[in-house]
Amino acid sequence: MQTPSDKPASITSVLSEITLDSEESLVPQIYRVLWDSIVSLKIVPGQLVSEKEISAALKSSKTPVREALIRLENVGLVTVVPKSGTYVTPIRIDTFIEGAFTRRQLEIGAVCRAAERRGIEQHLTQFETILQMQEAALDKEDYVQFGILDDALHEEFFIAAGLDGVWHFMQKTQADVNRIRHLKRISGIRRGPQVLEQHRTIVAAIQAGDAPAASEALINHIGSLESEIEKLTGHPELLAFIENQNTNLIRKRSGKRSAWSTSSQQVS
Amino acid sequence: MQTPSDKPASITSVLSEITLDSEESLVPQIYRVLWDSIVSLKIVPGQLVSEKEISAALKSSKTPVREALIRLENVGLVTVVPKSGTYVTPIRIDTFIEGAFTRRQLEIGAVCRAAERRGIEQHLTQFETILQMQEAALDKEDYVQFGILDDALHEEFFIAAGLDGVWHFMQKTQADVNRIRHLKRISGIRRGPQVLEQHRTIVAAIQAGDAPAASEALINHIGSLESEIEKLTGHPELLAFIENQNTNLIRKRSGKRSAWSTSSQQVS
DNA sequence: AATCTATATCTGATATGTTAGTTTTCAAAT
DNA sequence: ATTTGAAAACTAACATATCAGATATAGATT
Repeated sequence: MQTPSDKPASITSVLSEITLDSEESLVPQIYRVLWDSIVSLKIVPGQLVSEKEISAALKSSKTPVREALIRLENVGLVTVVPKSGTYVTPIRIDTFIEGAFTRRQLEIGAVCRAAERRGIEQHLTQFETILQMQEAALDKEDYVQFGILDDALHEEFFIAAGLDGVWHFMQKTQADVNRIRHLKRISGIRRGPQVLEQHRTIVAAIQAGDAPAASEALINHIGSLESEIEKLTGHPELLAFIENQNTNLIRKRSGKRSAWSTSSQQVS
Repeated sequence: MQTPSDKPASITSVLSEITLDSEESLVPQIYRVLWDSIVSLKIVPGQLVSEKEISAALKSSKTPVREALIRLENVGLVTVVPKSGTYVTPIRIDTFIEGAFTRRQLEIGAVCRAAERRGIEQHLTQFETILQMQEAALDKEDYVQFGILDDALHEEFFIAAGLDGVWHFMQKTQADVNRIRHLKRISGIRRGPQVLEQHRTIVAAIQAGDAPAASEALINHIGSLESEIEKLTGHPELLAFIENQNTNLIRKRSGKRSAWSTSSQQVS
């Protein structure tokens, strides 16, 4: 197995090839670069991501870097410890479970709603298009493209349900789901043909307007939370990797909690 | 009916009484102040919230204000238009629906999971405590306290299910749900006794370990999305208020989309 | 050698200054 | 009176400087 971080690369080296486009706003660019680096585990859990180092590597000032880090904190990819440092959030099974739960619940609702909705012919043809492209990607063994199309299809479920925004918000809960998915992929854990078949079943149920069938097909596709955990424990090298990352590099955390509760005092 | 914004108050006047604690970090304090002001509609949809004005009113610098605004943008309460201004996001029925959908789907899953879980005696007593406090609040006609306890109970459902993080993330999708809830409250739309009774039904189902009953009771409590819309249209003054806010104060939006897609290019 | 302590050096947090895109304004031209 | 257009007056975006807390480290003390 290829372990992705035999050598935890420095931020500077990871970002050395990157140049920012001064035409576009800097914050989104920096956000994307760091998002990719973290999700693809080029920057590993626990690793320090310092404003100064990043801004130096990207030849920008600290301000846009800082704002990008705030956004990454919002999606759970980094953890800011005041006056100490900003660290890549460790992969936690708890968070993974919560992400998988969120996705399952929301997507069940979405496919049901899509199935019950009328006038979605346009989306049905879109489903078909994506499925065909996915089949082609599978033939070419292009697993990256296959993954992109997977996301596209699932997003289309939400669009067909008229709930586009839910999908986008859901992505913010998928930090650990995405990182573990990446771990699986580089570990050679793939099941493309089954996925494609399951996609077809879901689409067929939506097309038939059969919400219960769509729901069942989706649950079968996503899998139960328990099976997700089994899938992990069935590949101990993944768990070992996660454990290893999470034990080593974490510094002390100050006792105070950041207290980022959304509601605070109730409105009057 | 008391309309909350016969006179759209200036940011400066809304914040005039507020003083920040220099001991605590400024960003969370500013975030909370603005969150409250927006959700309670002291600052109305479409209104400009300028960094400079806020920082002047709160006697801080622009930087922490800006960072608080970034976080408010993340939860959909403000919209940043590059180089133009930051505006309170209009209340949109679409967003309200998506928030209600999200809450329904996630909370169904939570109560089911709580019902199927063993060893939740501690949470059951916590349920009871909250229910009794809620009854007391109802007796005293303290509807604000009643609302706080409502939130506390629902959060406890997620805690009992072992999914605390899901609840916190869900809150970020509830911007318009919260604002419309506030509209209802100040409009005198309350149904405390029914709510309390429905809460009791849900708790009983969880206690009995009856997941389907818990799910059904919750759906009955939260209501279908359709009924939510009916509830609004049944009170045309609310819709009128929303419409009024959303039509007047919006400035032109530049054609370019901010492109805040989370995923960007797929990881390699 | 082990432990404590002062200090140097990290870090993020905040303040302030500068730049550049947008919108309004107001006067000139029709 | 209406349209047009240039400049003025906004805004957020970005850069830089300073501050203060957290951590590590070297040196003194035991």
